[in-house]
Amino acid sequence: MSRSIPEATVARLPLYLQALVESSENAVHTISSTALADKSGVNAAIVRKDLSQLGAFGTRGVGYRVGELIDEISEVLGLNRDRALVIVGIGNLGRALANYDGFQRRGFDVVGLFDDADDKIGTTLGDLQVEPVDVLDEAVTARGATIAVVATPAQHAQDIVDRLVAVGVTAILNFAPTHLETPEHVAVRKVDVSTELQILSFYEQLYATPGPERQVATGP
Amino acid sequence: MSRSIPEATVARLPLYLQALVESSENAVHTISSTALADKSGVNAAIVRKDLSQLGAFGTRGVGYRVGELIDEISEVLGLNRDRALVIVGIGNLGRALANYDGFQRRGFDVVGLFDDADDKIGTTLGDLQVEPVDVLDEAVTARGATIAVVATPAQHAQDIVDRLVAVGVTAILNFAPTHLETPEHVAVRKVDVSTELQILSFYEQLYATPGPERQVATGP
DNA sequence: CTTTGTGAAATCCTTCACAGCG
DNA sequence: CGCTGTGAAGGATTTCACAAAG
Repeated sequence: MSRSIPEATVARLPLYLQALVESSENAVHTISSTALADKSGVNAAIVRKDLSQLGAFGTRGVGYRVGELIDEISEVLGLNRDRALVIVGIGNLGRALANYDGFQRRGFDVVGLFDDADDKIGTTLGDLQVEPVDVLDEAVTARGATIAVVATPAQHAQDIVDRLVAVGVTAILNFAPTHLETPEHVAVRKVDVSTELQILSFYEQLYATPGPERQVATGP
Repeated sequence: MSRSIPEATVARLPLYLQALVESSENAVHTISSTALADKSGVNAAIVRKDLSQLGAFGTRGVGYRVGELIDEISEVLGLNRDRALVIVGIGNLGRALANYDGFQRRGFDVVGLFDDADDKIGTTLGDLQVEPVDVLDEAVTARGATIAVVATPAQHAQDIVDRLVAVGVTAILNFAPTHLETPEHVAVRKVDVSTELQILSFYEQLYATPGPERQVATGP
């Protein structure tokens, strides 16, 4: 029985899914933990432990059936149900996200785009018109959205989130460079390009600085 | 002495920096670990442990000096040096990133935009023209870029990365939904909206499903 | 003979709790 | 008296290594 899957495992399931879908497209029908590990960039033992967590059993001496695993992981992640999603903040990033076809393709239904700038309201992106944030609350309720993508400036993000949570949103993808306060029953994931670059900056200098020369390592 | 800062700590330093810069803008000159923790969404003990790692000392009974900490963290992350960066793949996302002013503002100098589609080559974004990927290698070398943002389709990403690594790039921000194979001395961070949404999907259903009712929790 | 599933060991990270300094 | 810095305890996660299954 699958009881409470560890966070680290949940975070890796989408990676496996990516690798598995790719394998499936290449007509690969069976895959070993080692092969899946290589494709996902993790250790083989972890793959096995993760998959055993969700009760999906492989065949010893053979490996896992690709199609079966895809179904199993999709089920666990809840990707079978369709999800309604709104995007708040249609700046550079929000616009790119609104045009991103990956949402629809994976069962996430974009049902609303919101901004408060007059020059954006009414413009069309994909097959949706940008609406004023004033109507956010009613729209989310009416259209049954439970997931929200927040791509507003940092100052407005917390206000927006408070409103979203009040009308029933329980999952938030936060692109605003600020920490969001939410009740326990709301899941938040943060995506921040600046943060990522700063982390990279650390490791870049770590690998680059030992030595005065800045030459390219012409390794094998 | 600062010897090998833990990965988890490095990943949090940018969060602290965000919170500290905000405090600084609000004319707050001193901050306690508890206050910084609240603003960053982490535990106070962790803040203290993290900061002690990098040798920055606070004052007992008082807290940390905001300006001093900003300098210290910036130094550790290597944000003082200017970094040259290229963006490869000017689709929806690449375009948004090219227009993103946060790079320049934080000392990351965008010195090249590359794509292989004829209708994109030559178009201007910000103050740069999109160049063909053919010239990627020479351009990266000539302009001394050590960081690359990869926003190409998944199929092309590994090829591009191999070329980037060959000409001296040591840090890669990967927006392509695929695992990248790189030598040890190259740092990679992956940003994937689909992955994040799938993780959210798991927790959303976890919080939402226990019970047939789908009512809004009208909390305090 | 290959590959899974999994206890046990090892490592990493977080939290607790408090001594000690300002 | 408030708040930092940090040992020690507690969890979580990863890795090892191997028995058991096909």
